[in-house]
Amino acid sequence: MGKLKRISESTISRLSRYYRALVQLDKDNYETVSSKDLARLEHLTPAQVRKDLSFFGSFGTRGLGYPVRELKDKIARILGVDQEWNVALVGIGNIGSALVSYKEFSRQGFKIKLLFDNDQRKIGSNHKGIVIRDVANLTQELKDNNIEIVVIAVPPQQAQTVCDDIVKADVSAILNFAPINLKVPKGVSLRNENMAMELEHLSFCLVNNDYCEEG
Amino acid sequence: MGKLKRISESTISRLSRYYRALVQLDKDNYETVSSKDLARLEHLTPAQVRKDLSFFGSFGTRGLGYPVRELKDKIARILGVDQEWNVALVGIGNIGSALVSYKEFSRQGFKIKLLFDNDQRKIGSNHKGIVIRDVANLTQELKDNNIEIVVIAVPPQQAQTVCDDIVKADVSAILNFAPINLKVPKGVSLRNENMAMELEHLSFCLVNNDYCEEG
DNA sequence: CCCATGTTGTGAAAGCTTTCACAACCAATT
DNA sequence: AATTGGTTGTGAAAGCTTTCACAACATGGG
Repeated sequence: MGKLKRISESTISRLSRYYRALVQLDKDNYETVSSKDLARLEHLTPAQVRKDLSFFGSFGTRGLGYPVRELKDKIARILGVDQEWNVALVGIGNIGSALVSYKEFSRQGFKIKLLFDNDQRKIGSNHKGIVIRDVANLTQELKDNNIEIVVIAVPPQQAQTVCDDIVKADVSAILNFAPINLKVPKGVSLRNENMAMELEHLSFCLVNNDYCEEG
Repeated sequence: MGKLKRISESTISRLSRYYRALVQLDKDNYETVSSKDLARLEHLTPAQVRKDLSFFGSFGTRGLGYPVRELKDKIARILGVDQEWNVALVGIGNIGSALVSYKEFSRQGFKIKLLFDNDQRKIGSNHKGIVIRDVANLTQELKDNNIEIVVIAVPPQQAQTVCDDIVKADVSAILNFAPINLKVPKGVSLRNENMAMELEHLSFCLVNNDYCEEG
């Protein structure tokens, strides 16, 4: 039984990976999977797989492994991807537009319900079937539409203001694409998707071969 | 003096953050900055800032702090953002197109030189001034054009094949947007930008308030 | 020159994550 | 029923990262 313990960021990320692997295994009609197999699929160690899963319960059978379908469903439940989430997207620029069309999101139950921008030329117009609203009314509209997750895809200068408005609407899950460190109060979950940072990481590895992990 | 020690992923990521803060401080005409100030700007601890920097040398002066301009330049050097990098982008779909227009990249010295796709309707056409090439010739063209970093933005089914072709061209830095775990040989640096995974992390936090960090 | 104030650089301690190792268990076979 | 081969769940060990704490140094003022 999962004791009341904090789960580490890395464990949660790996859960996503197990989930993806299990969805595939289920499609391929596998009945059971061992920690060894699951580890090989995701380039991890069997011990890590078992330890990760053990935080949430005992899902396997000694000698046999884990039942694929059942484990998949259990992890879906833990990750919250067995339900739909109402998502809003702020900033319909290059990246914002791309995200609206990104199939992976809605396939996983993340439904983009509202779009916002501050450009008068865009406001009121239709983007892939969704009307673009004025970011000036962000807080109120998020509340009115029961939005649970907001994606920020605005320029860095405006990101903190937008973020504050989101927090005011009692939304407690934010995915931020702006290359800036947002400040959020305790209780709000913030994830950052910072492409410039990832490229810098790569250029670091190119320059510092010897010091770089996986170098 | 930086001893021959592996630098952790997190230290490298924080270097990017220090760099961003220092660029801003320099713009605002600050001469020096203390680890305390830098820490406050990036929501970290002063000790962490000092420890991170100490891996690469002694850049500060006791009693005074760090010289902003100088430290910024030193970190730029360490991160490899004091030079230009030749980047190729594979997959000109929603996300790929957005990345071509993403200003932050070229501002930081990452120059997108080549575009690739497998769609005959796109191949040969011009996208933002760059001709789209046939992914069938990927390996050869990467070699011919001295590409140092490749961004993968193709559907997950094709990602590993594309990745293998990249590796064949002796490119050792890959940024992957496909929601799949790519296998690369030792010596190749791979960073993943997995948006579905970040959303799943957020939904985990929404469902498991108590277990989630920053919950 | 000496003292008060401020800040770095770093060894050591604390805390966290991963790996190890093995008892406990399951199934199949004889 | 006993043996063999396989796999989980988990406490303990190892390894890694962050925080602490303080000597070493810089500056400014008396």
